Amino acid sequence: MTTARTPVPEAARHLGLRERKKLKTRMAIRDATYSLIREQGYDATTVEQIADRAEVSQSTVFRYFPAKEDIVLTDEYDALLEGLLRERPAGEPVRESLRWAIRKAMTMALTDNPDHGQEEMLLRVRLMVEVPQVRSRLMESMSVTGRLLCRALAERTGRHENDLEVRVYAMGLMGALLETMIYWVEGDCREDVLELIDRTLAVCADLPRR
Amino acid sequence: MTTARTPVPEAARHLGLRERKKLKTRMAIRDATYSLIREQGYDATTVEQIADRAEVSQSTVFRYFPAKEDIVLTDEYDALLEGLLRERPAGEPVRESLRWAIRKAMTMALTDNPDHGQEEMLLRVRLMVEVPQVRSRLMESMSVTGRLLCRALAERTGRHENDLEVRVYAMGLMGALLETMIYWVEGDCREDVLELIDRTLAVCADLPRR
DNA sequence: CCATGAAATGAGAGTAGCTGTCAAAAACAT
DNA sequence: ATGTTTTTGACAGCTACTCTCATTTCATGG
Repeated sequence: MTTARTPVPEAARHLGLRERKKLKTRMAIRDATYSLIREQGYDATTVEQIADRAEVSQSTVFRYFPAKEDIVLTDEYDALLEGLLRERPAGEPVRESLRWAIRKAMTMALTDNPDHGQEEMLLRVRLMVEVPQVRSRLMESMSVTGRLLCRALAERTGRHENDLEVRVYAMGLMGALLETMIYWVEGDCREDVLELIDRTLAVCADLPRR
Repeated sequence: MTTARTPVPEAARHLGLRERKKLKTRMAIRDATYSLIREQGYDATTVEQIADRAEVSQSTVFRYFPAKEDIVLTDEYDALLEGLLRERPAGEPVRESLRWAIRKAMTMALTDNPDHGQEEMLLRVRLMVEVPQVRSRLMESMSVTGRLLCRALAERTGRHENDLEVRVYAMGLMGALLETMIYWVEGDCREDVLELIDRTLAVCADLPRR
């Protein structure tokens, strides 16, 4: 297998050879996928081609990613968002905490991205919006992020994480934010995302403590 | 092909033989699918089995329904909701109009359902929540319903249907309502849906006119 | 009633995503 | 170097879905 185009992160240096190889394979598959998609588009790219270019077998591709869509959709941002949310002062209105946490997560996602360039990030967002299968998978993962949000919201408002109100607020917000991204991509990413997010949150109510 | 278990609606009587047959086939496929799912579950039911029981070829199944999920997911309620929304007085706050329109649509969906029993409706909702593929498809159709909502909301608020605020409000609402349904099904449909919907809308902000 | 055109169907081959199995190869431990 | 465990590749198989083409079924005008 050829060396992955994207450099292995420093954090991985101390791992054993086995672990390092796994990271390499993972990245080789992703790089192969992205380059093929750039050349031919998502649908025209088969898993066989991906495996060939990454110089691994099809089995290995599916061992690393449960489905084709997952190759382009790795959510590393759930944990980030949760952390950022916990950093905000406890007394702050929920909606304000959300605003800052989301702003920061978004900024980090779009700028200092360690293993993909910004251009790759934009392609990713575009695929989320344009390819139905990827969008579907994204929506699925939205409900995971939603549950996470529920926990954070419950903590802050003194409600239970399974409260209808908490869950509805969380999923409503996820829907709203996804639509914001779609709006942004439809406008060719020319508008300022942070401003769009502000406008989005202005439409949403605050979730009051109880 | 055997006669469909569900009776052909009266409204179809005046149609030509060809059209009537098409309706019958459609219903035969759906009935076959539902009975098979009740027996074996969704995943264990193959399109081949469905075709066999409906006494139709596989080609025909795919001619009537673009995907397996679509057999259980026929959205007849988008148009209904739109109509109900238009019936509300123009001066009423948007959120109130939504409350009544959604309540009524939900009531109609769950009670006076012409061609499926209530039990079939509940199975359908349960599939939406429990089977990932069906849920995915449902989420896809949510964005269609969302666009429809955008139009209605734009009309009422004097905004443009492509306004970020309108779109965010619509999709936020869709996310919230979907979560409400999931909550309801998770509690085995024992709680009063209409009350849950009221509580959901209480969490949402109103969309102000401009 | 029949002939002609149009629409619906069935049969079959083919594609791609995905799963599972099993033996070979690579990494690790001793 | 030897034995153990993990990772991999090759292969077979399943199913959803597509496409094509010949055949059947309905509609229509003479």
